[in-house]
Amino acid sequence: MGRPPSVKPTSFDIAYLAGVSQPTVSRALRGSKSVSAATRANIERIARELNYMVDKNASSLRSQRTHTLALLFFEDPTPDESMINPFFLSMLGSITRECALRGYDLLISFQQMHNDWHVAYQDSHRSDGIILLGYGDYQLYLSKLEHLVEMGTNFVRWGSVSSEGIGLTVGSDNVGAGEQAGAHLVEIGRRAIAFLGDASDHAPEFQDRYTGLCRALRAADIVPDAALQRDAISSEASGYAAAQSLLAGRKRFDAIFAASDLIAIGAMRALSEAGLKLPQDVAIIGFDDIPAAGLTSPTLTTVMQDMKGAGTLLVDALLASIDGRPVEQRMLSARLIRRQSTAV
Amino acid sequence: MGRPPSVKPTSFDIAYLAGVSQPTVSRALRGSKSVSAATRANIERIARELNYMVDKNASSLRSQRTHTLALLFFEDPTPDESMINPFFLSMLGSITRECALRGYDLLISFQQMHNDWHVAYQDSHRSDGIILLGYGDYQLYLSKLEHLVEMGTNFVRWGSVSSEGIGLTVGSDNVGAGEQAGAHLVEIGRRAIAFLGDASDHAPEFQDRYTGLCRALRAADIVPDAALQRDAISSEASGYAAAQSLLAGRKRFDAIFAASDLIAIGAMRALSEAGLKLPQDVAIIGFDDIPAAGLTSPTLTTVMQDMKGAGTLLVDALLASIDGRPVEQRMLSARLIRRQSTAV
DNA sequence: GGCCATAGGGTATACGTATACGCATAATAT
DNA sequence: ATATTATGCGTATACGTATACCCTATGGCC
Repeated sequence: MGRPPSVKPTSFDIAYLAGVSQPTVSRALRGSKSVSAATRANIERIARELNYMVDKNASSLRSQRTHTLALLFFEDPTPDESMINPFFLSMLGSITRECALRGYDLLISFQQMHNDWHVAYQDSHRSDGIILLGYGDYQLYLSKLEHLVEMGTNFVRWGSVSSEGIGLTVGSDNVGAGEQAGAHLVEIGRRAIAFLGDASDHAPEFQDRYTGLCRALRAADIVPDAALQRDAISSEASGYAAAQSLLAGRKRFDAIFAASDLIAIGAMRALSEAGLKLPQDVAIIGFDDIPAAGLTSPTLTTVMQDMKGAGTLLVDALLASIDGRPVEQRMLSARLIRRQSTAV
Repeated sequence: MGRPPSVKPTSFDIAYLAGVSQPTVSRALRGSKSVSAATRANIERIARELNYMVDKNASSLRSQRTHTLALLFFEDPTPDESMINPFFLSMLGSITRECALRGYDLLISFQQMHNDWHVAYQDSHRSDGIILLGYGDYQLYLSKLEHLVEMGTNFVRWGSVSSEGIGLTVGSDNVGAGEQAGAHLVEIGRRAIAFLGDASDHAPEFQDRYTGLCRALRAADIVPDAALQRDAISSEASGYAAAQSLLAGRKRFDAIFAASDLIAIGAMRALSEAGLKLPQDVAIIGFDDIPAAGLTSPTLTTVMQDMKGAGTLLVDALLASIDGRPVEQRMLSARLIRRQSTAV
């Protein structure tokens, strides 16, 4: 306690000016109640005057808390590296905002499925927890998750809430959303409704959407027809191919429920090329409400997920888990956006 | 030097096992040449076996280098918070990838123009430098940049390279790109070419694009007509309004060069609503090549910027600046993508 | 007036790494 | 053979904060 103010102010400088010890400065700024109001006010004033900011590294080193979260996008290795699922990108905004609100920094990283991301962040003390956003082969994904659990890493993931509960999951009510979509198609008089999107347990979210669709069909006394389902991953090319396969089949259909907007957009292209009129011949519903959905022609009816809520909930759940507070899985409701592709 | 391996391995644990001192471990792992090949190999083997990872906080604290960059998106305060310029989002991928390649972490943050981001990252030792992506009022922006320069913060920004050189800038060859666009429109026989986008120094990039357009016009012996220019910021709504204003004017036009795809998309909507045929009545070119540009009808001719190169160059320049290496401003070439909106 | 509780804050130290410095030994120069 | 230099590594310490622990003064209580 005897050092004049230097270039980059430290808690010692403040302590010197305030006539107290360094720990008192730390306590005052961290809000400890064992420092008098007067002292605290004085310290805060000096800190402001000096433009003092707590050194994050020193603080993290000492307290073993980084106040930083890591956001990991992961995806199957893809030739076109720059193509990021637009849906996840729009979640980025709400996540960063929520982190900022809570005083957390956000590290970001894109990962290929095969990388060993599960070790890097926790072990090098870069973040307190991990948010996982992604898609791709779910089975491959699972093994990584198990590894995270083993290591005691805190993490949340976006996904199918109803699938077996490994780790903490936040996601949309995919079953309910699928049901809404199906009900809407039934309501406009469609009965031969196809589904584009993987219906297996490799893609639990898509599976849930299909389950919801089938539920709506049965509610209208329609028997779901497996011949009207085609696997597709979330890409335009895949949707295009799936729709072509559907057209090549002998079963007729008058509506499509696509498991994502990208799939729907690809499908629309295939249908148009085949000379079909949308939505007269085939009505179509997508999922995600990406910005492009309002720009296609016809504009695309789709399911909007609550992305703002998603960011909040993900961060919320992760922080709770970090702090050892109890957390439950939570589901977000989704809303049907009616546009021209189902306007008959 | 006498501590058995513990739960979370530190450099001391490795030192103990290798029979050397802790500093030698640090030197070996950081690649110092003052450690013998045999010792280094041994240390590396042990580190791998223990799953050792350097503690980032301790390392940063000691060396005063974080090996982390901060990416700041900033924008004018906007009612719709979730709307992020798609162009910047697609740059995100290449920036993160480049950072990963160089062994740097990336912190991300969205900022409103009025916030004091210029103090937070550097002073709290969270990052070694800042990448600035954004748009909005350029004058307001400038004052913040000056502050960064004053504080000696390392930063790069994406923007107009030709504007007065405050800080380090990386950007597209906007003038050249504007010239390409103009030349293409002239080539398809258009002579009354309108420009939508701010032509003032509030938006230097847009200004450069306009400059390029005018240059192409003059090369074809066409006198640029100020009455065919309308201010617009990069949003669909603004493009819509600008096109309406253009339609309301008495000057006829047979082509539009929009300073961004969002503006172009808004303009297309206005033109369609006015009963004009695209591209027969009015050809239109956008800028950015956002994903939606391929989905509009007609699909939108636009200028594709080299986003992959942009990420590389931004990170490259920033790291050079951090390391005190010399850096020059650099410009990236852009490429015209011909689609239906100029196919006559 | 003695006893204890409490508020307020000081002392000492740990977090895990990187680096300035010094000191041997070995390799070369003269 | 001695002076010189390089090689390889240990010793000591600093980076800036947070926290366990201890100490003093005050007040309340009987």
